[in-house]
Amino acid sequence: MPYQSSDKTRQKKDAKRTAMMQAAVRVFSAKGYHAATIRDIVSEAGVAVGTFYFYFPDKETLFVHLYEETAQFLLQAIQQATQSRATLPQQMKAGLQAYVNIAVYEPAVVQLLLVGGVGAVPALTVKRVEFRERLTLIWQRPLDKALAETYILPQNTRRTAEAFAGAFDEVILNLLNLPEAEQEAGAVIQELLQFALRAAAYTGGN
Amino acid sequence: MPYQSSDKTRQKKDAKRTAMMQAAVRVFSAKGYHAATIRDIVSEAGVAVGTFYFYFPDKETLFVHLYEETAQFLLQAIQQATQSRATLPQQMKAGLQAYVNIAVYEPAVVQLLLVGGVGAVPALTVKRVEFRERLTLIWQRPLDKALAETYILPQNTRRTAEAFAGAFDEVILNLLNLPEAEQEAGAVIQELLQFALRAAAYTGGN
Amino acid sequence: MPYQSSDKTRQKKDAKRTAMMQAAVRVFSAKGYHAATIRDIVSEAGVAVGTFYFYFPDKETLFVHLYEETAQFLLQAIQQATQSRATLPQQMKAGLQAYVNIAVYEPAVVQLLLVGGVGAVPALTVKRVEFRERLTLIWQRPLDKALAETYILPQNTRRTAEAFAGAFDEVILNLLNLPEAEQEAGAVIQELLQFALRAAAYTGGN
Amino acid sequence: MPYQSSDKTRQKKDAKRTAMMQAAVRVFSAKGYHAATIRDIVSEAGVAVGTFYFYFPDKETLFVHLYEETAQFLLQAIQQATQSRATLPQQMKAGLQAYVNIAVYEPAVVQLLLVGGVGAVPALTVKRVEFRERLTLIWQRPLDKALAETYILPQNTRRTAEAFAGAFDEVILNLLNLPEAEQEAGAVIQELLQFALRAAAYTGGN
DNA sequence: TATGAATGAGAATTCATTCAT
DNA sequence: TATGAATGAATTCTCATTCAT
Repeated sequence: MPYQSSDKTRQKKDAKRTAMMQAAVRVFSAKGYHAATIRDIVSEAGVAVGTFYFYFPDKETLFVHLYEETAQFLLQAIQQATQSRATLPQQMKAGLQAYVNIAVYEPAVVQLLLVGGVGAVPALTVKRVEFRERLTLIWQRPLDKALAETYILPQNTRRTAEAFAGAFDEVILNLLNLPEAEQEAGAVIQELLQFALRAAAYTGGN
Repeated sequence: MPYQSSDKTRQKKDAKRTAMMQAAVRVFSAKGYHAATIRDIVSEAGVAVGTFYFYFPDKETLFVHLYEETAQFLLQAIQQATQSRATLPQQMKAGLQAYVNIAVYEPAVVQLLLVGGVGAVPALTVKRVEFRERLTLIWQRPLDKALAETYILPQNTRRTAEAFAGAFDEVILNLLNLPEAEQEAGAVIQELLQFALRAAAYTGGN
Repeated sequence: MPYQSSDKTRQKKDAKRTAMMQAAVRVFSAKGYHAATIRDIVSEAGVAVGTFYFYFPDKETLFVHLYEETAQFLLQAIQQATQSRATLPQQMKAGLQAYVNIAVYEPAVVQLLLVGGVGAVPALTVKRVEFRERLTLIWQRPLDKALAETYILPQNTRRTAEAFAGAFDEVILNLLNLPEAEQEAGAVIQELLQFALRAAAYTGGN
Repeated sequence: MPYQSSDKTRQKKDAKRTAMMQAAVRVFSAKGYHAATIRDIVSEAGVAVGTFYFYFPDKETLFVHLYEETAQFLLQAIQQATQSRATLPQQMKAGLQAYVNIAVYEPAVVQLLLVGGVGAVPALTVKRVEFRERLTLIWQRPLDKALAETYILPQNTRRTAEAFAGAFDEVILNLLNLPEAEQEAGAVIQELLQFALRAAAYTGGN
């Protein structure tokens, strides 16, 4: 009779795998790719070194995988927020809220994406470009829609979206460096929203 | 006859020192601090390992020094550009031109500052924060002046400046990834200028 | 089945640790601290470089530890020998026997203490002084007792003990350089004993 | 016309050579062979690295040469002192005075011989043995003479001399570690003399 | 599955020695 | 002769990865 992992076994396995991945996100985002050691990760996860290699092929693969997954998570959250609204102000606000929320409550996610893997590993470069591209597109779509509806003045929306992506990241990273990030969050969202609407030359219609 | 530590010798030494530093900038900006090895640097410079340690105390010291020097160079260039003009549009345009110019003709400078040393070494973290702070201040000063003269609407200029810093960096890094960056430069400057003026709610006065 | 960190495993690890320490003692005592490389030690022990650093933090720490441990071992052996006897001749004889015994059957111990770590590492200098001090005290105590009981003539027992320490070491090191050290051992003990008793002006009482 | 170094030139050369050797003795005796670098030596001597290799073939050769020369100097001084006297007490006293004198006024000499080159370089081992041997013989000769004249009791004078060599070295090294070595010197000589005469069972004749 | 001991390639750094001037 | 810039072999130590249990 072939070995068949029962549900319970699989659950346990998944739980351990998940624990290690979460530990890895914490460690990678805290120390960056190179400074983070496998030992750091496994001791954070409470397992042995060997266990790491049972679940993951190697450090680099895990990191890239983590990066992709984390990017996916963040992008989806922001996109869903923007797509659930109709007007540009609402879309931008919802998107910013989602982004800031994640930044404040899951800072490791943002750290990993924006800081942890910058000069890290060659294989990541392309993923990074991809991430920036998708993030830009998320901000561009509402702009394109608003432009089509003449709610904003004619402009290179692609460029505006790039600028948004950079601007939001910078402000949010600065926010994370404050001790009372949570309290500031609301104000930051407001200010970024106004910034974005002004920058997009939002006219509110006609 | 004793060795002549004359001007010629001194000049040669300085030249070699400079050449090695430039090689180091190239390697650091291309690979990031950790991935760049001393061997990479010396082979880029065409010298032996020992020569590196004849000129510099160690990898970290050199990197931090390079980072500071490079930051100083970039910041000064932008600041001088903005300060040499009187009105907000002129200031922003001059600053952006200076920035984009350096990015296009000395890409390693920008790469080093924005990419090369991100999750690198503890001693650098503080330098990085300092650099971001100073860069933000450069963009903030024109805004404060314009605000005082009521050329822009009331706003948190600090936040606007942060957003500018992030926005410009992102767009410029994207520009550098293009094959024909040089040709695009003019358009990018124009678009960033318009973006900035809109975002600052520049009214042109009264 | 999970890895059993059982007694057997633990014992094996301890055994290997001990084996490596013995290898290190051999290498250190043969070459001295500086000339002994980690590679020497691990190849003597038959393991890989990494294994060394799995068991010990670094070369210097191990060496100092080894020195202390070895000193402790030798000093204790000599001291126990002297303390188990009552009269000066018996005490000196027992101490010398213990010392010569160790020198002949564990020459590395003596080599390490007397030769291996002489101009070695700053941290050791103090340990060395400490070792000489304790060794001197071991020889001084019987002298003080004998002096109190007027079995020896009045003298600076501290100085006499220092001279003993130096004299015994010199003769024993010379003994170790002989091919047939073992056979000579008995005669050396006798001669050193006579030497010591004469030098201490031992009168045998009254 | 062949190059002929004039007397003045040769003197200068010799002066520089001597300066470097003295510097080397200081550095070697202070740091030990391995820790002493060529750079240490030349900067102590006030010349450039290259100059070192003009006068000496390499570090090891210089060290061995220095060791021999220093040994020769010390041995000769002691031997002349002992040979200039007739009776054992006078010989021992003169020898000890010479030894302690050098130790106190040229501590580097003694440090180099007794400490600086212990686990140093293989080529030295034989020189070291030779030095100990010659030192022992210096102490042995007076003993043999005294024995022949029945001023001391029958004994293995070779062994006694070895013990003297070790005893004197130990006490003198301890003396050098004191801050006020100079003041103590007289007492140390006295005590060592008494020690030696007792140990040799000196009867003063018939 | 899980463990952690063991491995060894590779990195930073030192320093004796060489050599063009 | 004298200089000091340049060299590169050698050393210590780290850490991703493997493997016997």
